[in-house]
Amino acid sequence: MNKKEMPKTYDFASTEQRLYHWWEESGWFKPECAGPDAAPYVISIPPPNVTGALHQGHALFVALEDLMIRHARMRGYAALWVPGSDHAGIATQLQVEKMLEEEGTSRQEIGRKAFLQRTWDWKKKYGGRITEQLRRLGASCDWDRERFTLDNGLSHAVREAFVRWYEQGLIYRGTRLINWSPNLQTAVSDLEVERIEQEGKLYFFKYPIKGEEAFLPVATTRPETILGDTAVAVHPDDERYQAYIGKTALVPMLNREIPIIADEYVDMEFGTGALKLTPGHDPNDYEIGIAHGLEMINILNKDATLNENAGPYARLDRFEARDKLWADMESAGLTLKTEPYTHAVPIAQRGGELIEPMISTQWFADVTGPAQLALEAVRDGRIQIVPERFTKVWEHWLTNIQPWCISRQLWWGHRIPAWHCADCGEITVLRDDPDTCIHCGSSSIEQDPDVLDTWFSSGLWPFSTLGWPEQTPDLARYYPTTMMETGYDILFFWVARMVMMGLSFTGTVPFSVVYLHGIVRDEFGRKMSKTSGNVADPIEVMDEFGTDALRFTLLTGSSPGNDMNLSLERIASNRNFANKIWNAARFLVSNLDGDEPLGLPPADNLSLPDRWILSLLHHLIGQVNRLFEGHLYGEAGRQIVEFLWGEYADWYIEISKIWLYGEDEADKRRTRHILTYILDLCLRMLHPFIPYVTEEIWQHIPHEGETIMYAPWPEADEHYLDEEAETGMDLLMTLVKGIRNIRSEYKVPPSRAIEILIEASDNADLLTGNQEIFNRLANADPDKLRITSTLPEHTHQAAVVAASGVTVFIPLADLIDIDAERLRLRKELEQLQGLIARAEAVLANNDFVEKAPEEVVRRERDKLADLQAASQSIDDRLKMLD
RNA sequence: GGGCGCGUAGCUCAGCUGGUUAGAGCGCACGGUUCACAUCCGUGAGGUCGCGGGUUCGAGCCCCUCCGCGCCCA
Repeated sequence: MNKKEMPKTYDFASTEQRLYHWWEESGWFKPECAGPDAAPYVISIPPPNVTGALHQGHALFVALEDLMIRHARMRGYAALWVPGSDHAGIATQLQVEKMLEEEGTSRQEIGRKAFLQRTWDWKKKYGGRITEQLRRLGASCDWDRERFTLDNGLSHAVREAFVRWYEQGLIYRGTRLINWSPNLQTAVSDLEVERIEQEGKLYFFKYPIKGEEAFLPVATTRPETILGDTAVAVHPDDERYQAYIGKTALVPMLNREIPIIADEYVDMEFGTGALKLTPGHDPNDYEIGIAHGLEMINILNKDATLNENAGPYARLDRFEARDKLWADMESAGLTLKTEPYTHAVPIAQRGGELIEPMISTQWFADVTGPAQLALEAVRDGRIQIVPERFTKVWEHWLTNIQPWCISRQLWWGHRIPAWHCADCGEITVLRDDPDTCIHCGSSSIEQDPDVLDTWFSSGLWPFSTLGWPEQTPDLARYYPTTMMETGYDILFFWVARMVMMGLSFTGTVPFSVVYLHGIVRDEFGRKMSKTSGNVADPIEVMDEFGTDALRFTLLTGSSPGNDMNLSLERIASNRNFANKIWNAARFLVSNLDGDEPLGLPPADNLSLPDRWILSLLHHLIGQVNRLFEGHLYGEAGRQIVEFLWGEYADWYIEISKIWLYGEDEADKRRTRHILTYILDLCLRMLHPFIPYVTEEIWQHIPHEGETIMYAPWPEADEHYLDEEAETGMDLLMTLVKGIRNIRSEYKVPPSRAIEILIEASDNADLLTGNQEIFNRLANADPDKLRITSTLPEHTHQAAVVAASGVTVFIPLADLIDIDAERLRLRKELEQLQGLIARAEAVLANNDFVEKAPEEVVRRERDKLADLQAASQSIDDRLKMLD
C-alpha cells in the first residue's frame, strides 16, 4: 500500500493509536472473521477490577493473552478473546465509602438504595478507564462482547448458580467459625486472609482448678480470649498433667466452670504444655471444640469490642481488654510471666488489618463434590496446567477443601437470593423474587441483606460471559474455552473455582489449558508498591518506550510460572530492537523498485548466503513452532531476535549489498525477493509479540493481504534446510571474524582496505565464489585479495587466521611485530590444543563411540578434524616465523 | 511442620526432551561519520553454572545431602 518514505527512526507514538483504531474499526478482533467452519480458540480475560488502574500485572497478562490470541488468529482459528471487568465488591465499596466520607456522609446515612446508585455512577465514570488502558496495550479483544460481573446477564447466571447449588444442598446457611474483618465489617473467606509475623508476647498464667489450691499453668498469645475459653486441654500422655484430666477449671476473673480434657493435638513442648481452648475465636480450637462437643462462646461484637459474654470487660476494645484483664489477673495473683514471642497473625488481604476469627451465621458452599470433579479433570488430562508443577498445589488444595464462606456483609455485589420469613423462620430461595414464603405462605418475608463473594460470580466467568444459563449461539460455539491464562497467585481464588463451577454447572471443563504466569517485580526482585516508590507505571513506560517495547520485555523476560524482574534498561533495549527491524525494513524498501516478487523464493540459482539464511530461517520457524506448542513463548521471542538481528541484519543484509549495489539485475531481483520473504516471515512470527511495529512495517514492504493480523502463520519447509550452505557460511564467517579481529588488534584503521592472501586448500572454490564477502565485510582490498589452494607468497610479515584447513595471511609489513604475532599464535595454538585433547579423549572412549548417537559422534569427529587443521596451519606458521 | 521455586558473566535474566568451545541485554575496555539504523556497527575482557556426592559414554539440565534466598499451605 503506502510505499512512502519511512522516517529514520520508528515513531511508535504516532503509530500505535492509529493502528489500534484501524484494527478495531475493521472488526478484526472478532472471531467471525475466520468464517463459520474455523475451529474456535477462546480466552476469557481475567477480569480486572473496575476500580483498578493499570499495573504491570495487567500488562503481563495482556501481553501473553494477546500473543496467544493473535497467534491463533494467524493460524486460522476463530479466535475470541472475551473482555470484561469485575465488580470487586470490597475494593469498590471502599472507594465509594471514602468518597462519601469526604462529603461528610456515609453509606449508612444515605441508605442502601442511594449507595448503590452512587456506586453505579462511580462505575460509569471510572469503569471504562481500565479497559481503555487494556486497549492501549494492543489487546485484540472482541469489545462487542465485553461483560461486567454485575450486568444483567451475569447476575442472571449468578442467580441460577446459587439456586442450583442451594437446591442440591451445597449452599447452606450455617453458624461456623469465620474470618471477620472488624474494619470492613464483613466476613471474608480463608483465602482472603494472610499471615504475617508479628512481635508479641507469650503470656503465662494460672488456670485455677475448682475446689483445689492447685492450678494448671497455661500460655497464650491472646489473653483476652481467656474470657471465651470453654476448656483447657493437655496431652493424654503428658505425665505432668495426668491428674488434672477430667477435673474442672475456672476461667480467670469470670469463674466460669470449664472442663479439663485430653487431646493429642496438644504440643507438650510448646508453652507449658497445657492449652486453653477458645473454639469461638481460634480455628484450631474450633476443630477440637467440635470433636469434644465443647461450648462455643463469642465474646466479640462486630467492631471487635467485647460483648456481654466478657462480663466486666464488655464494650472494651479487644486490645484494651487484653491489658486490663492481664492487670486484673496480676492483682489476683493469677499471672506467671510474659516472654517476647513472634507469632503469625491473620490479616486481611485487602486493608491489612487484623482479622478476628469468630462464630457467625453465614452462607457457605460445600464444594467437596465439585472439588472432586476438579481433581479428576486435571488427573485425567482434560485440563492441563502449565507449568506442570502447579498440579501438585492443585491436588493439595482441592483434596483439603474447606467450606467456602460466600456471604459478605457488603452492599455492592450480587445480593443473596434468599428470603427469610418472619413468621415461620424458613428460607425461600427461588429463581424469581418471591412475594410469599414457600413454606407457610406468609408475605412477611425479607431478602437476606448480604451479598455474594465476588469470586462467586468470577467463578462463572468463562461461561456466564458467553450467555449461560441461556443456550446462546456463543455458548454453543465458544464454550468450553481453550486457554485460561492468569497469575499463579489466583490459582485457588479463581481458577479452581471456575473449574469447580464449570464442571458443576455446565458438565464440562471450562478450559483445557491453564497457563500460569508469575508476578512482575522491580529490577531487583522487590514487589512493586507505591510505598517503596518502585512502581513502573505501564502507561508511563509506554509513553517513553512504546507499547511493543514493554510487551516484548514482559514476554521475553519471563518464563512460565516464574516471577520476573522488570528493568527499564531492558525495555529500552527492546525499543531499540523495534527500531532495528524498522531500519532493516527501511533498507529493504529503499532498495525496491516497484513490482516485487512475493512468496517463496525460487530454489534454484541461489547464492551460498541465500541458501544459508533460508536454511536458518526454516530452522527458526520449526523451532518457534515447537516452542509455541510447549507454551515457551519467551524463548521463541528471544530466538527470533537472535536470528533477525544477529543473522539477518548483521550478516545477510550486509552481504546482500554485494548484489544490490552491483550491476546484475537478476542478482538484485533475487536478493530483494529473499530479503522481503525473510523479513515478512519474521514480522509474522513477531506480530503476536509486538503487534504495532510489525503491522506498520508490514504495510511498507511488499505483502499480500490487508493486515498482518491475518497473514498466515509461518510453517517450516524442510526443503530449505541446507547443511552444506550452513557449513560453508560458518567457515566464511569465522574467517571474516578472524580478519576483523586481526584488524582490531593491530589497530588497522577501519577505513583502510587491506591485502589478504588465503591458502584455501579444499575450500578454494567456496571462497573464490564468495570472495566479495571479504571485500565488503572485512574491507579487503579487492585488487589485493588472492585465494589459492596452495601457500601464497610474500607472507613473512603477515598476521594469520586459521580455520578448518584454511589459512588467511594478512600482510601488514608496517604494523606487524613478529614477536607479538608469535605470542598471539602460541596462545591461539595452546587453546586449540586444549580443545583437541578434549575431543580426542572423547573419541578415544569406546563407550562414547558405541553408545552416543551417530550424529553426535560424527559432529565430534568433524570438530576434531577442523581443530587439527587449524592447529596445523598455526603450527606451520609458527615454524615459518622462526 | 508439609510442599514448591530460585541460586548461571559486575547487574538483570535465558538455557526447550542430557549431546559442539554455556548464551542475551545492560554495564565495562578499545576502535568506528561508507548511502538501513549512533535507539547503530566492529573487536575484546568477564563464568570451577551455590557446595559435596551419585547416575551416565556424556550433567547447568536427572538423583541424593547440605548451604543461602523466596513463595504457598498448615
